[in-house]
Amino acid sequence: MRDFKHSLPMELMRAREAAMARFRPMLRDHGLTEQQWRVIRALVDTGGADVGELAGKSCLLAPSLTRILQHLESRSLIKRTQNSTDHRRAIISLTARGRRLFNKIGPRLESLYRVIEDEFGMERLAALYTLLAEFYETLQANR
Amino acid sequence: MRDFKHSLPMELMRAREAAMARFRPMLRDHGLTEQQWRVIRALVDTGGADVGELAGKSCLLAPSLTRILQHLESRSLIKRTQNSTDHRRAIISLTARGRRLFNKIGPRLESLYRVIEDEFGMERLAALYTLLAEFYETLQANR
DNA sequence: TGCATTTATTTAACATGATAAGTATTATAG
DNA sequence: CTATAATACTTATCATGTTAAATAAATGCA
Repeated sequence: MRDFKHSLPMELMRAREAAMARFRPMLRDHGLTEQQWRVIRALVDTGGADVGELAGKSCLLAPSLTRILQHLESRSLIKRTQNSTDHRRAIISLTARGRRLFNKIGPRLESLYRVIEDEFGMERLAALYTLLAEFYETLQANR
Repeated sequence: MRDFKHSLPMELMRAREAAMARFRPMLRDHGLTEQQWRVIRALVDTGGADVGELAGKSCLLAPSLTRILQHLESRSLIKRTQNSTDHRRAIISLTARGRRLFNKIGPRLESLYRVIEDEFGMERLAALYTLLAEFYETLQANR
């Protein structure tokens, strides 16, 4: 059998964890988990979206997202607006407070990311991105 | 700011999830989570190890591993043996039942893995492995 | 030897991951 | 129109992720 160490899901996980270890402390300093941050960032990107769209953009399962949105709402970082044409969907968007938090944290995470770029090199990083995207597409295509 | 879609941790997670989606149903059919499987596989590889070593090999945090071991022990898939020289460490190993389960599941997962190899190609897969390992080493080195 | 420190593991507490089931709203066939 | 199916979330449940604190055994040193 293939060596345990060469399990692809494990390698992907280890790489991800190595990266997240750089980012997580700063998020934690601001009382955010990485998942909560992904939601905030998705909301900045879209300028507001329903729960389904948000789940896709932030790579979260619907049940997790439900809990996260309840949490973020209780902290007044997001708000819900009823969609007038479809009452099943509520449009989620950032509050002013949520935007301020994003503006404070975003640049700091960016600079941490640039450190990684410098350490690993832009070219190899780009190659990694490409392979990952291709891998994902390949596996999705043959579902 | 960098496009949200090109967040490396997200890409790593999506790629991993695409792969795990292929494996998880079969594990579930046998009543195992992916993490429980990782522990079983690490035990086959090592032939028995203490909790610390197991945590490293299976990429699990100690608290998660503690719970998983309790679970696997209650199902009689693993057993604990006291280390005579250091009573803090217990040596974990598979029971006969645990080995049987591994022998049943292992080959099936291997064949699922080979499907991925065929779809994505051995060369690109090898390139991906290399980049992931290098990425991990780079980030660990500069901690 | 005796005690502070370190090491190995477990508990605790809160958040998310994963699957199934429930609820409300909208679309659709008849 | 209306019963039915599909859609969009939400709840529920159990397992794991993450951090901090607790526990217990082994080490180091005065």
